[in-house]
Amino acid sequence: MPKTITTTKPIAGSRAGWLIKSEPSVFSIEDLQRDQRTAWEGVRNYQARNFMRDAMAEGDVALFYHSSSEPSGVAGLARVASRARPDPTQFDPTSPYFDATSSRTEPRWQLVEFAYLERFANFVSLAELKACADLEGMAVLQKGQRLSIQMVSKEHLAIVLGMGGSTHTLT
DNA sequence: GCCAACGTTGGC
DNA sequence: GCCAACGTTGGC
Repeated sequence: MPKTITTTKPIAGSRAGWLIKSEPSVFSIEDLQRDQRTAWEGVRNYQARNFMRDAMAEGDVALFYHSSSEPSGVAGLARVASRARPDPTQFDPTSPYFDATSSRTEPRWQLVEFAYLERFANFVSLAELKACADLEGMAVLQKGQRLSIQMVSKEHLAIVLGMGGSTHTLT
């Protein structure tokens, strides 16, 4: 029997989940499988931060996308495992994510934790995503789209789970 | 390695 | 408030 995911209520009738990008040379789905859980450090984009802070809910699922990779594509599935909280790396002068303009009293950057759900049986390449007519409009397929955290509609999520041979199904 | 697209910064 | 310059992302 497939495991079942209950997603939280959609925002504006469209959100069912997320897509999170990571360069696998930095942190891959295999790394998440090994660690089981990770703090998503280093997001330094306001829109992505706002998604984490305002719209993500614990239990939401996220497609784990390998970017700048050969091939790039969706490698697996993760789950939002915490609420948003200040990203400690913004205060760490030795971190590549250090932000001297952020203060501890008014932290600028947030993170959430993600938990491992699965590595897809079938890696879904960007080329396959592009070739799927039913995924038209998906954010990751838009030209010039660089946002590292994106909303994914329930319809698109279900299609990608199918393409990946996911053991999870949406309710 | 190239470069288009994008977000941010800062001069004015 | 405008916009040129810059740094970064990420596909190719």
